[in-house]
Amino acid sequence: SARSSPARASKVAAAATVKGKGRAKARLSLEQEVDRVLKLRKTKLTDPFPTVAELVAHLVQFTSAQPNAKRCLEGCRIVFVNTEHWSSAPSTSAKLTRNPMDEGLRLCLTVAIRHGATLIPPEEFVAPDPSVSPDQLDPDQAEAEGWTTHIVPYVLSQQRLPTYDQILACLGPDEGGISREQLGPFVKVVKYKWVASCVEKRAKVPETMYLLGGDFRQHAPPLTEQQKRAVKERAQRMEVQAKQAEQARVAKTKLRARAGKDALEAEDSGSDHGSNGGGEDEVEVVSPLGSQDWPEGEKPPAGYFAHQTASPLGAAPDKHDTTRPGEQVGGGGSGGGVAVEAGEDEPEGQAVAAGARFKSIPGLEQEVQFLNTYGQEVMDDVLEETPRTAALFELDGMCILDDDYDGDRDTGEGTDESFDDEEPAKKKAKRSVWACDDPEGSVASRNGPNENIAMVLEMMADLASSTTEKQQFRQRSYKKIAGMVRKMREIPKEVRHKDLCAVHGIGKKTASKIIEIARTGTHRRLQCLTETERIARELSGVYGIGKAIAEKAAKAGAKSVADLKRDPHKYGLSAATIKGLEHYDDLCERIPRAEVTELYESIKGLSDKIDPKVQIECMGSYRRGAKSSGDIDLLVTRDTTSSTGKTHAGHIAKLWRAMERAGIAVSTLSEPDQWHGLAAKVNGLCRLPDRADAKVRRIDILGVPWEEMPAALIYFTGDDHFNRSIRLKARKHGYRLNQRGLYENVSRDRKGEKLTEGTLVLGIRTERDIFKKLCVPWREPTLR
DNA sequence: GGGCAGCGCAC
DNA sequence: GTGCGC
DNA sequence: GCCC
Repeated sequence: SARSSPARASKVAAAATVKGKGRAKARLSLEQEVDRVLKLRKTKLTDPFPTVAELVAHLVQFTSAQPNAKRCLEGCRIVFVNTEHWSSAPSTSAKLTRNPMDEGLRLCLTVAIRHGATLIPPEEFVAPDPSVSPDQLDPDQAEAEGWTTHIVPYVLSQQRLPTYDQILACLGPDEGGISREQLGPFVKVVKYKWVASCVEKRAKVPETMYLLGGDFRQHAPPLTEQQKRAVKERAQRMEVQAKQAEQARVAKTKLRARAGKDALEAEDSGSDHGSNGGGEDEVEVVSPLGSQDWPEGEKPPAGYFAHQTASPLGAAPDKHDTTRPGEQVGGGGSGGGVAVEAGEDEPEGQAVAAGARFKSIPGLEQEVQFLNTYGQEVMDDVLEETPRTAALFELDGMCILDDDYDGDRDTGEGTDESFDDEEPAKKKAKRSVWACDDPEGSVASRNGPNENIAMVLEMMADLASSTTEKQQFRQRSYKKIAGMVRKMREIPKEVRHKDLCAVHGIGKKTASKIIEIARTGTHRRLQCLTETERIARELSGVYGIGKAIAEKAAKAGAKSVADLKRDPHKYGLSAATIKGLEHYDDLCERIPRAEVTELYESIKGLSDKIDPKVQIECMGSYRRGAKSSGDIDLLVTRDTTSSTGKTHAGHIAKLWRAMERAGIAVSTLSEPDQWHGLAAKVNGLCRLPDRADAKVRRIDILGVPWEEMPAALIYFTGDDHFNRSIRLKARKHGYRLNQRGLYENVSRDRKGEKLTEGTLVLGIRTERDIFKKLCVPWREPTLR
């Protein structure tokens, strides 16, 4: 029925107009096909963008039983055009100067054609001829004639355009994709609108910022001595600016902590000019803080909301705002900032919306111009010797701020790591931005430019003081954004609200808060913690005490962990919690990797004595290579494919007893229903034996049936964010992933509640198999 | 306005 | 069923 | 909290 539907999705309709309506007849547009498939699956496809490769996999998977499955890519707009064609005089001179078209690109274009993608030759694009099939386009011939490939990515409505790197990655014949170098000047990624407006005007219109060229250096003249000098001067200038900005920031933070806003305003006017030559830039209004920022039934300190209008951010433009502190305390404070934001929104209009994100960073336009003139190499040199300041940007991402974690991790396109692999030369310079090889918090590795912002955000996340579901997700959201911020390039203090909001995952409210943190080094919310919050935070640090119990204990009069220790039974704490309380000090400490190794090996020794064929692995952050861990996760399994078929049943019971005898296991926090089961799990405390100073550590030992190992390895390696993300992807594609396995054909109702368990995907033997099945590029544990 | 992972153990 | 941890 |  979808096939006979007369109307194409609106976006494709435009393409059809361009190409000639005649061809639209029996075609299924990509959008339609996706819609139809998804309707069948009763699920939503909400990935940031389905890459060509991913879509093919996805659609083939879901449509294999349908007729016409091979044509599912019809309507995908891969436009093969020669931009020279649009210039007034036909140009033939450029032919020989172009790079040869990459084998890989040719291959994947061919593949795309085979799957029904539309490759549009220039003649047709300008003057559509319904009788010409797009299949007639010959990539080889196109290359010979010097055409440029413009890829108009297929993007579901309302979703963000993929980054250049993502597109390159998805075009690739395999996971790796084609490197930018290989593509040379041939490929440009454009928004459809750009192509459309070119056609409309019958000429090449100015390219938006979104259009990322390939290698434009070829056509740029070599640098003159004078230009070189300019480059150098520029670098120096940037350095000075960076220093000034840093000084100002430090001074401001100090002042803020010490004195009041009066002193700050004076300081502001004196220091801000250094960061932006124009000085015209509007100062962002820090968003008001609403009642949602406060725990239920509590009131912020007097003057808290008043603070927001007399923001420490200098000449806030909302002086006219008639915010009344009294009114806002109860009401959620919706005045000021947001409204102003909305007012100045995107005056440039839709066509350049993508570019607008860049323009709003001061100095960025000049950067682009600079880049176009001198090329990436010089630009890199400049960046190399210049500390990161405002308005630094890189070609690889569409945003000055990086992409969201989920998208990155799920699709693997344009990930930090894969990019590194392609361009090892840049590795050093970029490493500091996202080096988190110790995600658990060693100081050395958490030295990115935005570390402070991330930390403040995390503190605010911890403030989520209620146990309601809403708050849980609120907290998670903060944490997620903190993680993203940590990976971003430096966020300049003059960053615009808009630009932050443009990042997937950051919304209005957090954007405002980030701005405040970026500019003041902290956030007002943290300057005035309530007593309850302080207590809740301290109490929930105890093992077994979460939000709810902390609240309860606080209500019962507990003011500190020491209070709990004094009379644990008074607060109705569980047995495990009391044990956690006993060892509170030890359990707060992180475990150095060497100690994890030592414990792991001694336990392995015990295990080997019981059954040497039982495998025992150390999971969690240890497997990810962390220098320290919060706890120890040991996974126990046994290869049942051996001749005897013997399992590890009962092994954990024996092992745990042996550990107790050896003085390693100190205490059991929770024990399995069935000690004998294959999935038995012990939750306990342990320590290195025979050592007076050995600290007590958290340890989990869990059994995994051999056939569940692939999923278990993923699950227990984490990190949690990675897990969430890969599970979400599985779910959105009709799978279900948990620690036991990957299931397919899961049917869910409208609310996502699963109706059937689904069936275990067969043929999964390793972690890699699961990654592969879900189209997630492989990552070593240390990179997860 | 719905969704945000899904499970096992203690209570 | 809720709270907590993984 | 954010996204759709």
